[in-house]
Amino acid sequence: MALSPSIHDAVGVRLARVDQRYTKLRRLLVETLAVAARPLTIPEIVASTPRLPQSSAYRNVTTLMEVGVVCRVPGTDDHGRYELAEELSGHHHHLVCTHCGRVEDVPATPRLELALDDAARAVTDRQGYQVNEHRFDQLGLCPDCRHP
Amino acid sequence: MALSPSIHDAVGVRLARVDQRYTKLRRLLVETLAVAARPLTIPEIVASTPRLPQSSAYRNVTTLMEVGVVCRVPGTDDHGRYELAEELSGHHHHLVCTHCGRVEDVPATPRLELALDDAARAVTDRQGYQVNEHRFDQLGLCPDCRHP
DNA sequence: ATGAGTGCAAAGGCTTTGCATTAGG
DNA sequence: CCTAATGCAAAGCCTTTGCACTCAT
Repeated sequence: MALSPSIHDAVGVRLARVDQRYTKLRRLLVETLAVAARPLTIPEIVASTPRLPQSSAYRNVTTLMEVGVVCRVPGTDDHGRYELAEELSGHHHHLVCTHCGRVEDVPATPRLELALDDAARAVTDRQGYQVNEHRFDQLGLCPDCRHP
Repeated sequence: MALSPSIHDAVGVRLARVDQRYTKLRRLLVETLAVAARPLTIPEIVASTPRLPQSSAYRNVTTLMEVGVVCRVPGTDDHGRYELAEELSGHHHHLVCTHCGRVEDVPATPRLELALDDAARAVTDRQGYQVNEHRFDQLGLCPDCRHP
């Protein structure tokens, strides 16, 4: 499960900025998220990261969110799902299975991004919001749930 | 706060289908959501609906979700937010304030919808998902949080 | 009349926190 | 060395549930 060292470097720098350390557990957590390439719940993170206590998982996910390395992804239930920030993993959208709750990444396309940017501009003009990012999720049934 | 009776009719029909009753509390809840015209948290619903106990709010929101009258909207935190289903309120997208968590409705535009439909088709073809609906949320700062 | 809905309070489950210990820089 | 991070267990908080009572049809 080799992982581009540039990711670790970037994480280390962001943590150092606020006097936080890039410890072994934090590395493991980042590896887990990078390898998964899809948003994971805390139980999933704990299950796929050996010797990571639940409380450390919660605390480190929070810490990594604060430095912009990890972000929370909404599913259909209210379980938090987490993935590497788009700055590290690249911009993408999500496929959410409404039956089993699983969330998959899907790459963004230029044509779509242009349309979404237009929408952002319209909203800024009309409602006074300052739009900084967007989420585009497609909800439906994953292959497994389509063919049970 | 008059509300189009057609909404109540539609809700009544859907509840009757599964032998459930359109009680006074359920009417109040639907009124609250209709008037708000934005997704509300349970505490917000309770606060703006006189004599609605918290447990009834949770139970009725659940019931109304089961009959497709209400749906859950993801924000940035893990608090559930609820609004009338799009079938009753019309298709729209969301503006989420990343600072205060407030969620606003914003109408969908035809041009954007076309682009989103294209994206859905691509995903169905490539990843075998059956896409049934989408969510498009724009995240940023609401006017209040921009000018504190 | 009869089953669904209500309301209170208690139970549940995920998440956060306190505190003593360990380890990173 | 000195502060941050860890790990366990206890506390919190939102949400769900049990049970007796009330209401809608």
